[in-house]
Amino acid sequence: MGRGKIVIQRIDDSTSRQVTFSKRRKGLIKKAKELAILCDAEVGLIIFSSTGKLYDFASSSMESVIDRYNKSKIEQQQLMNPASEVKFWQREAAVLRQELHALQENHRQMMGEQLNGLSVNELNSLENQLEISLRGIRMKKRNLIRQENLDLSRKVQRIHQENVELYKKAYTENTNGFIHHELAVADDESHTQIRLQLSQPEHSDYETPHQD
Amino acid sequence: MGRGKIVIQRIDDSTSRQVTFSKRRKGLIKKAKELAILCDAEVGLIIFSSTGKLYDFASSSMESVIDRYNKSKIEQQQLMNPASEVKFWQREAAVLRQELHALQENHRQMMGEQLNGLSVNELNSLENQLEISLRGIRMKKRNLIRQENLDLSRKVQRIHQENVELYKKAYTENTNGFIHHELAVADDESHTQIRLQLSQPEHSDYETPHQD
DNA sequence: ACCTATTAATAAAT
DNA sequence: TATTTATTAATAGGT
Repeated sequence: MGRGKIVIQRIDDSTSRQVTFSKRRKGLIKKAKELAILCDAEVGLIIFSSTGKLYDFASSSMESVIDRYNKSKIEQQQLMNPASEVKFWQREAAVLRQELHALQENHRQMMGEQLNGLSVNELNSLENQLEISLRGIRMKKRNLIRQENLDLSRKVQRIHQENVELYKKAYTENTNGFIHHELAVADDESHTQIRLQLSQPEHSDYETPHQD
Repeated sequence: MGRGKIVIQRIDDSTSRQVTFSKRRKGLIKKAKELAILCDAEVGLIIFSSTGKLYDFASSSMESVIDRYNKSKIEQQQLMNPASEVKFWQREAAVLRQELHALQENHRQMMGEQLNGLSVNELNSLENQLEISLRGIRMKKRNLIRQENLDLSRKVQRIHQENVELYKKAYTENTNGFIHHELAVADDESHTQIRLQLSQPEHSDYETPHQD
């Protein structure tokens, strides 16, 4: 389709090659567009000139096309060759395993496992680190328990105070001795329950107290 | 280029669309090949039919083309927009930071730091874990020291035995009393040095013994 | 899948 | 790089 027939081989003349590249690139991209529109296809086209310049076309977005391409290729591998699928996932697993391994080694040593490669000095430093950790954790725990006790003490005091108020109210405003007695008992019970919670904040049922 | 002119819009008739897709896809790939050869370009072409089937062409390999495309795009961003380059690396950093953070949190808790979010129960379990770890580490250390002591004891015994042999040799083959005395002293010295190594295998110099 | 009239692409010249 | 134009290549519609 030109003034003469040409053979498909690298054009030696650099100028001709550049000119042909421009024309054919434009034509190729046009046809890619047309195919996408006419036939409702998703098309991605990437062209690097011999000088390294990038030209591209994508009917949707190149990212979408490449993603779909990759997914499609993996599926193809799965269908075409179970062995290569296995290899693919083996490689994937090897990479993940390597990453995990590095992370787990230190962790395991802190967990007191996998100590075989370590010298006495290294074990000493690990021991020291864990002792420091323990001190920190115990201090934190003491503070937390102290704070909980404080909160509960305040709660006890508040409830006790409420009961005192209620008692007074019942005593001064109601001459019925029965009600008076009921209130006094209720006061005692809530008091007792809260005392129990001091040593075990959760699971504070009377029926099945569990050992520590 | 056909029996009639057509407008570039989706072909409604499904059969026609399929036929046109086949023809134009073949043509497009042919032209992509020709461009790559004639103009020494690197070309990648990905086509998904409306039914989801994949057709592709790459003058080198699709992986190479896509890699080059990605690199080229990043460079373009760098050259075109320094701000978007910053954003790219910010995103990269955010992902890496997130991964690191998750891994470090547990580690820090084991190191006795960053305990603020934890309940008394969680602190207890951390404490227990560290106590178990410590027991493992201490047992390992004891075993290691015991083994070292055993090895050194054997060494002491061997060297002592050697000296006894030498003493005998010197006594029976040489009537010179001076040499006899020298050997006895050497025996004592090596013995002493090895005993010191028992409690401190490294840094076993006499001049600067350091406290534990 | 093949045929072929017709259009579209493009090689070479400018 | 763009335009022109002769010629080839692609392909739409029919079989």
